[in-house]
Amino acid sequence: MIESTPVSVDVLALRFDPVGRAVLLGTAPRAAEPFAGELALPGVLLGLGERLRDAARRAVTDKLGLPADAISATGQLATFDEPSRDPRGPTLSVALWVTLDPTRLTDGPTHWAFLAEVPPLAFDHDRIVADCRPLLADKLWRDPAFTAGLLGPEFTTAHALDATEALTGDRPYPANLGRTMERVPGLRRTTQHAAALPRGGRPPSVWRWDS
Amino acid sequence: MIESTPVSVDVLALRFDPVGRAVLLGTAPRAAEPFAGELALPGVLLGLGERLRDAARRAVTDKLGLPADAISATGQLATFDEPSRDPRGPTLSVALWVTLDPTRLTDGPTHWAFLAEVPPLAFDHDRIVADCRPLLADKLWRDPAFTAGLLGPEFTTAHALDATEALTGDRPYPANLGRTMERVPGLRRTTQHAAALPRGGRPPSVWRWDS
DNA sequence: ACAAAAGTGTTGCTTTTACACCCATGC
DNA sequence: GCATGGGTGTAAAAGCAACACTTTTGT
Repeated sequence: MIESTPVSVDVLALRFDPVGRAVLLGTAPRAAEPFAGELALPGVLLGLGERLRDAARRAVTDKLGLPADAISATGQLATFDEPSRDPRGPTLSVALWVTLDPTRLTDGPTHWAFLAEVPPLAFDHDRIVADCRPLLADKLWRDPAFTAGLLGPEFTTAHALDATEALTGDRPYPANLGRTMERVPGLRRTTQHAAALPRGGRPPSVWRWDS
Repeated sequence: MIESTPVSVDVLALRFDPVGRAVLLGTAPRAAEPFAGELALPGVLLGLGERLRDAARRAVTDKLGLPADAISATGQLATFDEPSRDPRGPTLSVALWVTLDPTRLTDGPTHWAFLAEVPPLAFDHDRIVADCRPLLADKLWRDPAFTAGLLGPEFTTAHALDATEALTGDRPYPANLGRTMERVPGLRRTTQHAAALPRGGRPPSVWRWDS
């Protein structure tokens, strides 16, 4: 019987912060060696017969200390196979994204980093984040599960602008983003308007998913 | 110590046949139970510390019986994690694509199927093929490694038309495909022309990759 | 000459990007 | 009022799809 490479699941846990108007990535200091104390993506070893999604949920609850029901959606990103990525020995890492519902978060060891300014992380996690960033940007407005998971069931144009800027790096014109959103299946502009920002400005439309 | 899920690598081995004007998928009858005798994608268990690419190479040589130097390129597709996908027990399957150089192929147990008419396969391999087909179609003319691997260092407009039709399902206008190809970085139309087909027609241009 | 297939040029449509201008709010 | 910021309309630009017509071959 040939020994097989252990598989870990590393999670890019994303959360949209409507107050800070930013997309945040959840990391936590490692509890054990190697890299004890250093920030890392939440990750766990995949159990026998465990589904990737379930392992991702476990990583979020065990490593970030967040409740499982804060997870709004999950999906695959890519697989990393460099044998030297873990000093303990070769492991495969399947990177998954997880979106979190900001209303259900609890306090925990989580360090929330702006997606644009992720601090140095343990293992090859810097590389994982760097490689996966464009994949994430690509999912916004294209992958409905990702988009709805990140922004929630209801959000304003202002939120959409902020999230897009955080993921892609530049801020679209509100008019154009509105037209993009109208072409997203299942998403509709409601007749409601949210409260305007403290600094004033026209109150943005509220968008909602069907059903 | 928690037992971890074994990882297998399943390969979509693609070959462009300039004579048959088709893209072919390599499958082979399984040598052992389960599904002995039934056609399946070439797959191997990932060894400890083995890279995915190397495992894919092993699958192609061991299961399809092709020489390793027939492999022109490789890349990742997706990971399949349904615990019941293998009756022997839960395994993870990482699907990779491999392109083959038709000039270096040898005879072997390989059954070459038209990509559009893949016969029923063992395990969940039908599903893997179905899920990965759009991903492959997306790579043509976008992923230079895939495109160059499939079509080789030098090919004609006629080949490009055939490969595009095989992957996407419909045949582009030669004029429009030519303009698409001129925008592919590293690809250039040469001044050469290949021989015309037996039925006549204008001889197509030869295209070549830089350097 | 005729048929077949690639290439050229052109046209119309869709998508993207950009911006001027209008509207609704906080101050 | 003024500043702020979203929304409407429009227009230029880029990309894409379709097709008429030409070119170059085989028969």
